[in-house]
Amino acid sequence: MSLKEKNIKPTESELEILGILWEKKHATVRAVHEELILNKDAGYTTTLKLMQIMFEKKLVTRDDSNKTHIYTPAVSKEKTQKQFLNRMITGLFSGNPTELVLQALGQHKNTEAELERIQQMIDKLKSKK
Amino acid sequence: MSLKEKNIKPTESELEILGILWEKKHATVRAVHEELILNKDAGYTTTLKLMQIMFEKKLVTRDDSNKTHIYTPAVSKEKTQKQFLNRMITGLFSGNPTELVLQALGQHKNTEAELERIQQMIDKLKSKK
DNA sequence: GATTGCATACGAATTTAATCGTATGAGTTT
DNA sequence: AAACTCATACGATTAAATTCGTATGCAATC
Repeated sequence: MSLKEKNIKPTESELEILGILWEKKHATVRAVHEELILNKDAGYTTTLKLMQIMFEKKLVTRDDSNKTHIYTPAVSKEKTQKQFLNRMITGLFSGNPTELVLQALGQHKNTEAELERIQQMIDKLKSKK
Repeated sequence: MSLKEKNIKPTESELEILGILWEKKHATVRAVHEELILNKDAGYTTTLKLMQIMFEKKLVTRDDSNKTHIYTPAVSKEKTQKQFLNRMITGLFSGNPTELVLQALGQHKNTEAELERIQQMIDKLKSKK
């Protein structure tokens, strides 16, 4: 792995679109747009333009062999989550991931099952010591 | 509390400045600037302008009774952390805080002591059920 | 084959963030 | 009191993100 990956940072709007693409695996501009306008106002060409820019930035790929292009995410949800988490830990939690975890745990109601999953993760981490 | 607080979202640059102010409690533009340029390039008037804008946005207050103004954060670190956490959970983790916690736990090395703190938090949450 | 509908491409306008130069003034030093 | 130093104010520029109008083309329908 000789070349450093450029650190692509999706904007807020791009994230919304990526979210839809992650969920659907792939989709047309029209499909993404229909989904988008459930939550906000936007013109169709705005969505189109955004997705074209995302293509240029290589945030998505597309199949343009047909008139109606099909877009597919080119960055994984997990990788993007990590990227933003790290940014947040660095910028807002003094570089300390534990602080972020405690804050997140403290302010949300988790179900018993969720707590159990977290517990298991802790156990796993502890056993590695 | 009849008026809804406007949801102020500090930009990346503003966050850097807030970080310094949170640490120092209050500071002059000069002091903030000196700290800032340890990590990045910036002209003094750029920092000044940013802090003036932050004042207009009410992200900070200032004492301008002397020639050299003293700036103080007007938003708390905790509240800001929460705000960004929630934004991230909503936008990137399908609204599920547990996913965020698991991701954060999974990708960082925590010390034993840190794991213990998290464990205690879990226990506390569990006991509430 | 003309009309209509839907898709992409493209350029331009708008908005917001960030950067910085220059003007100005107050207090110190010489 | 002239020169220096350091501070704020402010306007202009640049850059990036967002928005959208209009042009163009293809393909199905009339």
